[in-house]
Amino acid sequence: MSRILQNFDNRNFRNTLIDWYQANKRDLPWRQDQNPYRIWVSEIMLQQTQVDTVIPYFQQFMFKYPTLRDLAYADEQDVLKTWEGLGYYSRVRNLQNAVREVEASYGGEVPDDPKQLEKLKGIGPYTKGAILSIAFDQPEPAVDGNVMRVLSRVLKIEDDITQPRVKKQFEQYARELMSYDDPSSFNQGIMELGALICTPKEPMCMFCPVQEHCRAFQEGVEQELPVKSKAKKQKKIPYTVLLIRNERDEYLIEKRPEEGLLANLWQFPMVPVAEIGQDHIVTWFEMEYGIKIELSSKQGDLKHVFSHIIWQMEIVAATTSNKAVEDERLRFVSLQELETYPFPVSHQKMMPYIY
DNA sequence: AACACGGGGAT
DNA sequence: ATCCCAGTGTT
Repeated sequence: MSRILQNFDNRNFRNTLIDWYQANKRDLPWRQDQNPYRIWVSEIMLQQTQVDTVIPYFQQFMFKYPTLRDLAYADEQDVLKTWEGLGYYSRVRNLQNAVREVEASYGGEVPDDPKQLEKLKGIGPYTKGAILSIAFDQPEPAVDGNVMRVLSRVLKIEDDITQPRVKKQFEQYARELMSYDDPSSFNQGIMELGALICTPKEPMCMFCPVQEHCRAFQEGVEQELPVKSKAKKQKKIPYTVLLIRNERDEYLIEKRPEEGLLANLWQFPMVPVAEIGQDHIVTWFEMEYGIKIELSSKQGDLKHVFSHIIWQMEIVAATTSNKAVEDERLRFVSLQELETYPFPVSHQKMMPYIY
């Protein structure tokens, strides 16, 4: 047993937590049953994303792709359209890759074996534990940010939780604390506690079922935990976004590369002005895309913040006499057709500037 | 171990 | 406007 868990009333903590969870758990769409596919989809959506954001996406996704097989045979662009606005789009591309693998190698049944599960794209240590415990009642830890926050306070652990080795430590503690009677309620209970009571700021310790077990509360330092090093700040990148209209009132859109940021989503063409220079936009555009354009007027400025960069976008209206395009990446589309393509939120913000 | 990869919410 | 939230893949 870890030194840190000596003198810790593990059994009482675990039972109290599970009882609290049974009595207070939220009625969420993915808690209706133990269908492994539904649990899996919900856990992918919940990565880096809050419950309230996920709920409508989950409903829509299940409506369109009710079974693993439906998702396996779906068109990737349609799947991306369903994910549009949820962010971290590689999550859903990996998910579709993984369900196709399950279809091909496991007869369409989600494997209940840790080794097979973790080989699937998009399933890391957390999601593996979540699926195994929630869908299959297996005693595997599922350590997410909630769990690290709760345990850092309960056990008063002052290590920097952004460090990979510290996360491994938390997985070890979670494994030692684990309930073998009800792993699902144990894992979901810690996460639920982190979401509802043991919140990042102003935790509601007065309502906490495991208050008497919490070393941070006893010492009044719950607000100081967990310890996290600060993220470095984002680099700003200036772009000129071109809203290019032809004589048929169609707009030029471009498919982003199949790897990297916002992969395979569509956008209005963007010129990296820092590299190209304000005065060379038109010539650069013709060289890059083979289309002659004429700039008409500046429509406004928009900022879009990602976790690692900031796009500073100047919106410029332009016209062209082209009606067709050679370039595979490009398409002229009507306002109506525009709505059927998956766009990142950064470019959904352009819609009001379309005239 | 460090970095890429979205978007939403609170203050 | 600024800070907080936080899993997986790649290198």
